[in-house]
Amino acid sequence: MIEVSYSPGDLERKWYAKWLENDLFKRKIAPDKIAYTVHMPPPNVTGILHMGHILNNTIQDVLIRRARQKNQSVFWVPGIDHAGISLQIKIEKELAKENKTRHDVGREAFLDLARKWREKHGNIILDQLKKLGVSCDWSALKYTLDPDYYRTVLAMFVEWYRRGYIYKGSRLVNWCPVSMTALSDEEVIMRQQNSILYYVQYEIVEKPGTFITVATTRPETIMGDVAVAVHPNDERYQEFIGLHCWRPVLCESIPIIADEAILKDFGTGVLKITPAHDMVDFEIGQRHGLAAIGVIDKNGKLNHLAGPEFAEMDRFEARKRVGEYLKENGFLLKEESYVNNVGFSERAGVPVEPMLSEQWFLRYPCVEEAKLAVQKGFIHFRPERWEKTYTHWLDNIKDWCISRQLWWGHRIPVWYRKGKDRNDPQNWHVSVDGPEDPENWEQDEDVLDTWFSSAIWPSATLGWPDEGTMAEMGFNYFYPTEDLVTGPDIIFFWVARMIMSGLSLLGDEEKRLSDDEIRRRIPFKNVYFTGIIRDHIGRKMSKSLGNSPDPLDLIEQYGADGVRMGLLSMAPNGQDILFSEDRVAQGKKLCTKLWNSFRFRQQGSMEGDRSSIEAIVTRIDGDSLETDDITILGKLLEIMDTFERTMADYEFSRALQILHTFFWSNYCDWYIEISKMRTGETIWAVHDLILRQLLLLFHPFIPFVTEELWQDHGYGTKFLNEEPLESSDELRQKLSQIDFGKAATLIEEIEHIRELVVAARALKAQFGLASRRDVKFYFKADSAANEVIERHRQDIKYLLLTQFFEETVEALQLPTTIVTLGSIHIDTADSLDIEAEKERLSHELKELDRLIEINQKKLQNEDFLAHAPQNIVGGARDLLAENMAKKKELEAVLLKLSSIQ
RNA sequence: GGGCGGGUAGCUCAGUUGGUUAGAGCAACUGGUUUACACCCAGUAGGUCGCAGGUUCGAGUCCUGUCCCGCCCACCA
Repeated sequence: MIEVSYSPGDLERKWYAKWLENDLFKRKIAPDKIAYTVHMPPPNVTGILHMGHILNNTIQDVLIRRARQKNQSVFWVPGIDHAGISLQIKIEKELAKENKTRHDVGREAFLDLARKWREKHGNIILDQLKKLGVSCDWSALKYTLDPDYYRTVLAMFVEWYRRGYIYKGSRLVNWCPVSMTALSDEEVIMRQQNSILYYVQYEIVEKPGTFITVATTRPETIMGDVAVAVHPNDERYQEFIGLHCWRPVLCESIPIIADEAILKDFGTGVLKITPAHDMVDFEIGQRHGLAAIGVIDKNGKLNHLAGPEFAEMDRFEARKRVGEYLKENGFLLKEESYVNNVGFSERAGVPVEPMLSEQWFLRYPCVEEAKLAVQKGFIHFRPERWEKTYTHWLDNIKDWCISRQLWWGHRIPVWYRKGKDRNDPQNWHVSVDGPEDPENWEQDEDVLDTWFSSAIWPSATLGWPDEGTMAEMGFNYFYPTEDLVTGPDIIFFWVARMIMSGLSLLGDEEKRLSDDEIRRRIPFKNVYFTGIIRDHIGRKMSKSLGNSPDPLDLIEQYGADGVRMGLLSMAPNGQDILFSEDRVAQGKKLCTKLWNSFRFRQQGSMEGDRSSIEAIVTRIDGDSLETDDITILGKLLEIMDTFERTMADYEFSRALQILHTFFWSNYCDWYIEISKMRTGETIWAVHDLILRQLLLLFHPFIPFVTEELWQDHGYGTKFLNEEPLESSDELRQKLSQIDFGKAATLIEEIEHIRELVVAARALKAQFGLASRRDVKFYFKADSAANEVIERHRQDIKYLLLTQFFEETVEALQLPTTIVTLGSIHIDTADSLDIEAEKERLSHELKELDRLIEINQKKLQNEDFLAHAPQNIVGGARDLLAENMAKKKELEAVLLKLSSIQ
C-alpha cells in the first residue's frame, strides 16, 4: 500500500539509486535488437545547472526511456567538456587575487591548478543531472581531456594537416585583448554601440591648403593609416586619386587610392586605410600592396609605433585623446554621435580587436557533403526550418581559426626545430607522439579551440580511431547515432562541425562521397533543436538579471517528475519557452493526482493477479462489462494511437496533453466516478488495465512516481522501464474477448449521457441548488432516447446527486434545459419566477436561432450543395435538424410558461 | 541590408492536407469536503483569430500587401 500523501523527494532518491545498482542504464551490445544511441551535449566543467540543461536532458531521457520501451538496445553517452577559455579565465582570476598572472606560476603549475579545480568542481553538474533522473550510461562518461580523448583530438589535427586542410598563416584575426587570444568568427557577437563619428581633414600634399575629409569611428588607429581611399567613380574626388595627403597624426605622406569597396554614400565617401586593424582595410591593403602598421598591442594598449604621445595608452583612452589632439590642431571638422555595430568577445565581454597574427586555420572538409546530408534527409532537422540557417552558413563558410593563445586545452601537436625559422615548414614536425629527439625541438605553445575537440565527439566517445576500443565500445553497433538534442545557438559551433568531421574522418579522403558513404559516416540521423528558455516576460535568463530559477530548488519543491512534466508541457515545438513556475506546480499536481488515483484503486480488492495484461484480462467477466467499460477501453486504444503519432513527430507537449486529458477527464472525472456505483472483480480488472497502461505511457516523462506505483501495485517484477510498451493493436489483440465493434456507437451514447449530465448540473448550479441533494429532476424524451436514459439512470442519478430522476410525458412549468436526448426539468421547490425563466429561455432560443440560421443559409446555397463533400453537407443537415428539434422543445416550454398569466 | 519565427480569451499556448457551433490550461467569478484527491469537484463568464485586400460554395488555416514583437546572418568606415 502506498503512503497517504505523495512526497517525491525520498522516492526519487530511492529509485535512482536502485536503477544504478541494477545497471539499468548500462549499454548492451545486442545484435538481435535495434541500437538506439544518443549523445548528451557535454556540459562545461565550469557550468552550473540551468533550465536549458533541464529541458534538454529531460527530452533526451524521454526519448531514451521510450526506446527502451520499444525494446531497443539503448546507449546514452554522457560527457563533460573542459571549457577551455572559460576555465582558463576562472583560474587566472583566482591567481589575480594573489596579484599573480599565469606567467608567474608557469605552464605546468597553471595546468595543475586547472586540473585540481576540475576534480573539485567539475562533476557537480553531473551530480545535479542525476537528480533529474537522467538514465545515461555513466560507465561511459567521457571528458574531453581524458588521455585517450586528448590523443584522438591530436590525431584529428594530424590527419587533417596530412590531408592539407590545416595550415598556418599570418592573417587578420579577432583578437580578445582581455583573454589575450585569437577567437573564431563565431565567438564574436555583434552589439549595437553609441559611438562618435569623427570627420577628420587630411591635407593634400600636392595641393597645400586643400583637404580631403575622412569619417571614422576609430581615430586611435590613424597612426596606422597607410593610405586614404575613394571609389574610382566618385566625381567629387577624381582630381585627388593618385595624389598624396598628410596623415594628421604622426605626420607622413600617404597615397590617395581608388578601390571599388568604398561606399560613395557613406560619411564623406573617403575611407582611411589601416590594414592592421580592420578587415576591409586589410583586404584593400592586400590589393594595393600596402604595408600594415600595427599600432595596438595584444593587451589592447597602443605601442611605440603610435608615437611617444600615445604609446602605452589603452585603446579607448587613446581614442579620446587622439580626438582631442585632432581638435586642438585643427584637423577635426566635426564630430557626430553615431550608432554602429561592434564585435565583442563572447567570453570576456569587451570589443575584439582585429589583429594581424600568426595562427593555425582549418579549411573545412566535406562542406558539400555536409549540405547534402541534410538536404537529402539523411540527417533530419526538427524543426526543419533550421536547415536554411545551416545551409546558409555552409554556403558562406570561411576558414576556421583553431589556435588559441591559451594553456588549458589540447596543445597543438606541432614541433619546431630549435633555433630555425618557424615559418618554414621544413622545420616542422607534426605528429601525435612528437619527434623522437625531443631535445632538438620545441612544441607550439598554443592550444586548440575547445569546439575543435568537440567536433569529433560522437565517434571519439565510441572509441574512434582505435580499433580495439571501437570494438569494445560497440562502435559499429551504435554508430551512426539516432538523435541529437541541442539548442539552435550552437548549430554552427557544434552541430555543423560534427557533421563535417564525421564525414571527413570516418573513412579515407575521397573526392566525392557516395550517398551510401555519407549515410555511413554521419554522426546522427536526427537533430532536435529545443527552444530557448526565457523568463515570464520573454527575457533571456541570465545571472545578472537574476531571473533564472535554480533548478535544484524547483526539484526540491516540486520533485524531478513535476519539473520534467511542467517544463515539457510549456515547451511547444521549436519555439522559445516562457518559463512559468505555475506550470511546474501543475506538473506536480498531475503526479499527485496519479498517486491518488492509485489510492482509489487500493480501496478495491487487491487479490487478483495483476502481473501481466493476460493475467488481468482473465479476471474480466465478459457479461459484467458495461457500456462505460467498453467506452473507456476504446478511448484508451484511440488515444494510444494519437499519442504514438505525436511522439513520432517529437511533439512532446502535445503528446502529454493527450495523456493528461485522457487520464484526468475521461478516467478520473468520469470513469472513476461512474465505477463507484459498481462492485465485482471485473470493474477492478478494468481499472488495473487502464492504470497499468497509464504508468507505461507516462513513465518516460515522470519516471520516478510511475516506478513507485508500478512496484507498489505489483504490476511486474522487473523495473518499469524494462517492460515493453504494446502498440494499440497488440493491446487490442490481448483484449480480443472484448467486443470493440460497437465501441463507436457506445462512445456516442456516453457522449449524450455526458451532455445530459453536464446540462442538468448547469441547471442546478444556475438556480443555486448545487449543494442540495433533494432536488428533483424530470425528463421528457422519445422512446429511443428513453431507452438510453433508462440504461444509465443509476449513473445519472449518482452524478447529479439526486434520488429523483423521473420521466414526464408533457413539458412541465419548471426551469428547463434541452439536450440531444430530450428536455430536462428541475424542480426548484420554490415558486418559479416565470418572467426570469422566460428571459433565460429566450436567451437560449436566440443562440439556437443563430446556429439554425448559419446552417440554413449554408443549405440554401446551391453552390455549397454542389461543391461541398457529402459528409459536410450531411453534417450540416443533421445539425440543423438537431437544433430545430431543440428549438421546438424550447418553444413548447415557453408557450407553457406564457399560458400561466 | 538579407533570412527566419511569432501576433487566436486577461496570461501561456493548441488549432494537423481549407469543412460541422474556434479549443485547453492558468487567472477571474459562482457553488460545493458525496467514503482517491481542496495539489480536489461542479459550473459561469471571457475571442470582430494584428490590419487591409484577394482566391473559394466555405478562410484562424491558402495568396498579396501592410503594421508590430523577437531571433539569426552581414566588413557602411
